[in-house]
Amino acid sequence: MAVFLSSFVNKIDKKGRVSVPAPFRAVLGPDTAGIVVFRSLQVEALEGCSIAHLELLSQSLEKQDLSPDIFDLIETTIFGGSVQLPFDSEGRITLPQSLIAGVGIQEEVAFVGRRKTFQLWDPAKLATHETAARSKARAKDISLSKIIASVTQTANGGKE
Amino acid sequence: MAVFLSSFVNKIDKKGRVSVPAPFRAVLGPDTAGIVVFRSLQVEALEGCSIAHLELLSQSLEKQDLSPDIFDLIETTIFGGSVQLPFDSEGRITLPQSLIAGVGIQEEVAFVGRRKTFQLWDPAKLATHETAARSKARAKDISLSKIIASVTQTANGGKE
DNA sequence: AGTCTTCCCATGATATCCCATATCTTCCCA
DNA sequence: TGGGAAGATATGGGATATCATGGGAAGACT
Repeated sequence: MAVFLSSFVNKIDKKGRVSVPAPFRAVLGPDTAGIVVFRSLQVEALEGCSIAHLELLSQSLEKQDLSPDIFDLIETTIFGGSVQLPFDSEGRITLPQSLIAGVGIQEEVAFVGRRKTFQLWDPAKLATHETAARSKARAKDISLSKIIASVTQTANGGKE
Repeated sequence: MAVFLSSFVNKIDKKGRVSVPAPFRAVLGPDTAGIVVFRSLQVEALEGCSIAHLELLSQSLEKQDLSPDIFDLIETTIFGGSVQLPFDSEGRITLPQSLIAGVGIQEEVAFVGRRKTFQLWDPAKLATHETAARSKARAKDISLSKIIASVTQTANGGKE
């Protein structure tokens, strides 16, 4: 499957519409009606994914051995807090004021690919978050090549 | 299957009518006559679902190996306490005073999607419940990406 | 007869659809 | 190789449809 890659910054017009980056729409598939967006639990941003992916999550949640209160938590936060946003004929969505206000998004949105999902940030907040993440990675001496090496060595089996 | 997503707040008019959000009606299907509403066992809110789903619940209850008193409790609370509410031609329902008084609903109702069912809250009570859930999620370090990762690992058919 | 409920129509706000335009990339042909 | 053309993409604006909401009228039950 294609994954969400790279970052794009698009403007929000007066009507509150913003174009979903064409590469992301391509990942979703040509006959996708829209996306699902909800508030991230960890960071001050929104999470986005396909409806199909959320339904997959929905089905698999039942199989997971989650405690009732966690289950309730997820259902309230994710499913209750999520919004289904259909594309218009130009591939735009309209972000509800309630959602973007909570994460500081105003006239611009940064779409950040995260493989199976993507995030929607206020560009300024994203910048500070990125520099923080970068210095943190340096501090922890995270090396990509080392990770890849260890993966290909041990758990190879997986494709991708 | 389509699931109940997102949240909507609608007003109750003088006659006690409130519109069921159009997206929810769409999930129920175009030829659905109404919904079933009953008091939640866990939270101070009402549960709503399709009549078909209640029948499904009824069937799965019989298969479960529940103790007689629990079974009796559920039958009394859910089936005895539930109300079947038909739509008017505009997709509105009339909530019985007895039901909404018990959960603090007054002039506004928040419809909260929960996949197969949805909940009806007093907006103020919902806000309290949501912030509590969110901070709880952070405290327990629930990561959606982790959940999604485990989901795609176990349940993923292969495509997507 | 009176009150309550159900059906039907009206209305304002919002969202959706459709068309237009500018900028950028890609492709083609010289 | 370079210039031009064609397509794609992001963005903007006007027109239309949908939805939530309100109120009146007809019917039912007491």
